[in-house]
Amino acid sequence: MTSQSESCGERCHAATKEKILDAAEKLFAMRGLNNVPMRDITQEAGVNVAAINYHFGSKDGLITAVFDRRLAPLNQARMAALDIVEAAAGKNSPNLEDILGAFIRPVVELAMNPKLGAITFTGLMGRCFSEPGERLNQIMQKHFEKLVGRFHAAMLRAIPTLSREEVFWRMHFTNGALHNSLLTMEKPLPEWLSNVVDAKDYHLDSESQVRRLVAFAAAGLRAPSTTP
Amino acid sequence: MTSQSESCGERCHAATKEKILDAAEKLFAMRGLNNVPMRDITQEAGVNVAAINYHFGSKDGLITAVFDRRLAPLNQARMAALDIVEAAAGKNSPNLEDILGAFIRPVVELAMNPKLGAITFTGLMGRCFSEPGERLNQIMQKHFEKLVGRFHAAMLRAIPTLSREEVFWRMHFTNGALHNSLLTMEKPLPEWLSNVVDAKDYHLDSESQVRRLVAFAAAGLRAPSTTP
DNA sequence: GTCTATAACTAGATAGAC
DNA sequence: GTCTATCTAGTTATAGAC
Repeated sequence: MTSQSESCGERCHAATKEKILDAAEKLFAMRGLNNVPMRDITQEAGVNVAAINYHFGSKDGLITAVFDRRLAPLNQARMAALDIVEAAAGKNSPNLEDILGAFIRPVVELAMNPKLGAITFTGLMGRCFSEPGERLNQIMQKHFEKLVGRFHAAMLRAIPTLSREEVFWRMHFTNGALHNSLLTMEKPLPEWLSNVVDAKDYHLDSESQVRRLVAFAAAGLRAPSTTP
Repeated sequence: MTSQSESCGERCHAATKEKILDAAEKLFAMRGLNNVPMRDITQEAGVNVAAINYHFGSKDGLITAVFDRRLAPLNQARMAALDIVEAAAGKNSPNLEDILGAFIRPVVELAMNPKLGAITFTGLMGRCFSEPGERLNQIMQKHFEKLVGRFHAAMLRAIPTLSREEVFWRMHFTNGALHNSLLTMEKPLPEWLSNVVDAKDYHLDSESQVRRLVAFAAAGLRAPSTTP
C-alpha cells in the first residue's frame, strides 16, 4: 500500500501538514503543550523531524496552527448558531437556554466527534484556558474577543435584571464548568472517583452532556442578583 | 543584615526549605509546573541549585511537597466547615448554600490571603485540575478522595430529587467554575475582555467572590433534573 | 519537499570540597 | 547543610545532501 495512491495524482504532499497537525493536536491534548517534544509529534505523524520547521517555522508556529484550525470554524459555528436563535426570536430576546445551547453545543459536538480526527480536541480546548504563556493569550484574543462580546450582550438582554459584571462572572463560571468537563471527559474515570460515580455515567453522549450543562448554567445565570 | 539573626540561635537552616517552597509555589502558579526550571526556583529563593535535591530528593519531590503543604490544611478546613454546618442542622440536611460555602470559602480565602505568602496559590490550585501527568493524579487521589465523597453525600442529601450521577456532574461543573475563577483572578484583566467587564469588577474581595459562586452553583444544583 | 547529521542550548541530577 | 563544577540526557533548530 503506497501512501500516495488514494485520490491525488502527482503531488499529495499537502497531506504532510495535516498529518503533523493531527498528531500534534492529539499529543498536545493528552500531555499538554510543554510535555511534547517535536520528535514525538513527527514520529506519531510518520514524518521527519525537520518537517515541522519547514512547514510551520517553529514549534510555536505549529501550536498556533493547531489552535487556529479548530477555533476559527468552532467560533464561527457558535456565532452562526446565535444568529439563528436571534433571528428566530425576532424583536424579542431569545430564550436563555437557546443562547447557552449556541455557546455550548458546538464545542461539545466538536470535542466528541471522532470523524474530525478530533476526539482529543476536548483536552486541547480545556488546555486553552489553563496553560499559561503569552503565546496562548494572543491566540485567545484573536478567537474569543468578538465571541465573548456577542454572547455577553445576548445574555445581558436575556436576563435584564442582572448587571453587566454579574453577567460577565456568570459567563465565566459557565465557561469554567464547560471546559473542566472537556478536560476530564476524554480521560478514564480516575479510581479515586469510583466511589462517587459509575464508569457508565462518566462518559456521556454529547447531547446528554449539552443538556446537563445548559440546565446547570441557565439556572445559575438566573439566580437572584448578589449585588443589590 | 545577616540572614540568621532574627529569632533562632544557632541553626536557622530550616528556613531554606520554606524559602524553596515559597519560591516554587509562586513560580509554579505563574508559569505552570513544566515551565519552571529548578534553577529559576533556587534563584528566586536565594539558595543554591543543589538545595532542592538535598531537601526534596528531586523536582518531583518538590512538586509533591508544594501541593501537600496547601492541600492538606485546606481540605481539612473544608471538612471541618462541613462538620459544623452538619452539626448545626442536627438530624436535618443543612442548606445547600451552607454546604457550598464549606466547599468554596476555604479555597477562595486561602487563595486570596497574602499573609500566607500564598497570593499565587490561586494559580496553583487551578493548575491542579488542568495539568496532566500521573504525578498530579496521585496527589489528587491523596487529597481529594475523602473530600469528594463527603461533599457528594451531603449534596445528594440536600437535593434528594437528583440522582447520584446528576449530583456528581453538577459538583463537577461547580468545581470547574471555582477553579476557572481561581486561574484568572490573580492575573491582570486581559485586554480582549476590556469591552465586557471593567477592571474594577474583575478583581473582587474574597467574600464577594464566594457569594457569587455560591449563588450560581446553588441555583445550578437545584435545576430540574435532566434525566427523568 | 524530505531527510541525516549535528549544532547550540537547557534540563535535572550528582560528586566532592568546604 | 551549602556550595561549585560538571555530567548526562533531552530539547529546538538548522545546515546541507538528496
